[in-house]
Amino acid sequence: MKDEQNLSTVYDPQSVEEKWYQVWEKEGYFKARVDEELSEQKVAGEVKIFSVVMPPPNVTGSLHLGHALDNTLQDILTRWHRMQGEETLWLPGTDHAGIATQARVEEHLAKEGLSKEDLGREKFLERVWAWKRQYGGHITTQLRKLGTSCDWSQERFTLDEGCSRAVREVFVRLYEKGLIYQGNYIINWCPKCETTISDIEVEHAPQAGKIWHIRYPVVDSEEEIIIATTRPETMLGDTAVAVHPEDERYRHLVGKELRLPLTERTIPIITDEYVDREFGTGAVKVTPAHDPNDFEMGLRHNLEQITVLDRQAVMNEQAGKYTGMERYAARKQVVADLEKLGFLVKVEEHEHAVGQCYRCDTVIEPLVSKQWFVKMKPLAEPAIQAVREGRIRFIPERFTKIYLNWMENIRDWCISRQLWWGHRLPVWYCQDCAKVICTKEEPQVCPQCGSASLMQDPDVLDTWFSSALWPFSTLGWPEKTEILQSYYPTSVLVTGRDIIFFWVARMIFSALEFMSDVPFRDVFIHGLVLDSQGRKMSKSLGNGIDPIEVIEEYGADTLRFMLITGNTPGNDLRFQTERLEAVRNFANKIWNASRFALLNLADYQEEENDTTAYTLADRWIRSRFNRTAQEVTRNLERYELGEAARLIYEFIWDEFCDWYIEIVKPRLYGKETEASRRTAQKVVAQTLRETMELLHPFMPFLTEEIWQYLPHEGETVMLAPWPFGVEKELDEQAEKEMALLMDVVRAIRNLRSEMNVPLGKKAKVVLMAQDEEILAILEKGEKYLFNLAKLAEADLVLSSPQKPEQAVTAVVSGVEVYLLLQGLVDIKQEKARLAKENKVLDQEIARAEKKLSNKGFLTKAPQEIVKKEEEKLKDYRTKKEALLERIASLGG
RNA sequence: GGGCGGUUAGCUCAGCUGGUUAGAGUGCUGCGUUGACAUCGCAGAGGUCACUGGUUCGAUUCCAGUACCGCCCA
Repeated sequence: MKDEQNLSTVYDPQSVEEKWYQVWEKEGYFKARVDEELSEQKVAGEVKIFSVVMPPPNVTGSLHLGHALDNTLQDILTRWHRMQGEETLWLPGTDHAGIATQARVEEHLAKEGLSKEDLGREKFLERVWAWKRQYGGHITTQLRKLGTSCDWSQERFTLDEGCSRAVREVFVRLYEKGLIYQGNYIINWCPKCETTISDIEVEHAPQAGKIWHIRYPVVDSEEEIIIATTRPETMLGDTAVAVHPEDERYRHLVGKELRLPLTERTIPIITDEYVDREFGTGAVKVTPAHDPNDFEMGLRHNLEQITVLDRQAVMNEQAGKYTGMERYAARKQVVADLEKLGFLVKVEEHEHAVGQCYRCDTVIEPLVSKQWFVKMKPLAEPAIQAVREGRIRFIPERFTKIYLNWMENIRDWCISRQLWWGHRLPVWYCQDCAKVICTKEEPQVCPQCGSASLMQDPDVLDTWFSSALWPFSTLGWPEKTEILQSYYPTSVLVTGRDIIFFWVARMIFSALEFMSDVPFRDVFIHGLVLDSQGRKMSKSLGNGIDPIEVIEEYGADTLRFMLITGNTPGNDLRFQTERLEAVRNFANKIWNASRFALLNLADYQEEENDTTAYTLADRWIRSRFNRTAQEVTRNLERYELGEAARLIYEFIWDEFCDWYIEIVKPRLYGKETEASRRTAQKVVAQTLRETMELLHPFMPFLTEEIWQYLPHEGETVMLAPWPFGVEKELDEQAEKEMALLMDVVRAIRNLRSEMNVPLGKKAKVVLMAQDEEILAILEKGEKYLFNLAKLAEADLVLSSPQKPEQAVTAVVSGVEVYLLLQGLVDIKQEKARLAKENKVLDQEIARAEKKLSNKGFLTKAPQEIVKKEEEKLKDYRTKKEALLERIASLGG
């Protein structure tokens, strides 16, 4: 035990947190066991394995509250399993975050007046790596401040050698299996990022727009068709106009040609089921190169694809006089020209969903382009099965449906990105024979024609392609490493509900394909951290809160505890400073209760055994602790971390501090026998230590600090055996007796408060017990009553019709409480008070009687419930009887 | 258009397989310088559990519908 003399009355997290994290890391407590026997022991069932891979944050990013929540949850689970003696691996790492990182470095370069093209690919990548080296450690340093007990010696990066090898392996294998293909399809193009993005990276936001009705004249006829469009500028790429096959209005025109205004071209009128007769005029222009639906239609009808926009969304040379105009400028000009030439019929206001880039909010341009895709259907099938069959479990369960719904309607995944920062596609093109070569290692010559003139595909892969492999690429796959064999599959994945599609789903199908096993058993989904008004935190709103500032002001333990309490799994939570303060106060409470304990344990030696038998309060607190420990364990098993934390909170504050410590004070102060003092010390020391163990996963720093001061075995609370709660210390009788005494104390306090008898003034009471048994309990707890209710005198007697004069009354289960107030009792007022009490009882009695006179209830409700109700009624009646007697004795 | 979540004390939220006199934190009121803590203690006020039906002996809890709020997908 350390010196406890200098403990401040206010807990200071700063000094404590820094100190312990360094010790933990230095001592290697976070390190997972990796050796040759482990996987064998695992197979033999001799060890339990718990493993988690950290969702890798952006390597150059900084910690936000979402990370803080996510990692707190993982840390709690990890610490808890580690304390249970399981072989535990929590593997941290970071993500190269293709677009985000590249964009930041480009911005940085722009300040020097440079573009990435100025530098060239190689030089640019050097700059990005330098950037990564400079800022890459930032977020991991921040994670340490949170207290994360991950194994830093196993830290990975999605672009490091191991992960990159896994990426190439996966790409080549999928390619060889025909599940990766290259094709000319319509993709989502971000003109600002100048790259493709996948379907799920497009966000749809409602936007005010217009519908232009444009006249397309029929060739060699006086007739015309009016089409409605939201994008007039793309008409330059129209290759047809479509109507519904059953639309009578246009039936006679089908097969004829239209003159496309502003151009010299003519286009056919076709029919397609896709056309919505109700929308606009029922005739739509078809622009296969610039609209996903038109693209499909174009394929069905063999239409030409005319691309009129380039990669910056500027009209290209196909656009005639509009060449070189940006898309919105071109739109304006096209509309003006149409109007001038009399082709514009009308314009309507229209709100529609516009696809925007999730990263930069730029409106997406659908473009036809040659890209690489993953064929999803064959991969999705096993991923659906795994979840359906429960081999992977979502917590909360409702996310299963969201996952399945997406997986069942999945579309092919566009994986090539026109970026430089990322995993370059392992694809080479022979410059001589045009052979496409896909291999893990760079080829020297073309296997078809032997040419050495090979060019690697310039594109890189979607960042999520590498994250999809994270649960096994980080463990050394495709090598059969010991760590992979020992720790795969992982136990649980903890992540936010916003990346179920981006990441969780992709890990599942990747793992099933390459590991033939699930990547994790459980998926523990949490919500978002919102601001105090319930809004999403965002840079543009400026309502973000920096977790590091919170840690500096309140401590990491406080932030952690606040993030996981008062909230239920999967739900969003609001960040409120008041809650932070409340938890800070809790930490302070623990600190001071511990100070009290330590001050009174100065001369205590754990081994000493000159202790007396446990008192009622001792038995009670031990029982309550062990019951709490059981309940906490049960809740942790169900991922109800908030509920588990709440139980500990209540145990510490209400039971340990407010009752037990108060009861045990006289014994510790030596007002009773020395042996009794020793016993009290023993119970205090043991209970507090075990409570710190129970709380440790939630508040690692504070608990370590206190635990170290207390008598203990072992080096760190981190590795103390988890307190499951032991059956033999559960003591129903003690809990029942204490409950009665606590009721009596509360009743006396209540009377005092109502009668304005301050605590400084010692009170006299008469307690009338209903029977001998209760009288015995009162006698046993008499000392507690004196202490807690500040009594000068207490008469403990069996109930009799002879009631004390000059007293105010309260009735609790089994006991009539009389607070003697010589000359201070206003009989009338007292009778009114008791009548009010009586009325409440009457209501309860009526309710219970009604229930118990209901035959349905008696015959159909479980015996237990009926019995409980009967007991309640009996109790109410006894109380009422006592109350009425009392009222009568006052001359009722 | 489809799906999901929410609606419980002034505020923020628990209440997890239906039975509690419906809870917590915070705020509010009154009292309190008791040898851990005023970041505290004691006591108290405060809720027709959104609404309407249904199932059931019994519904805050299960089901259906309505209203409002939020999110996801198309």
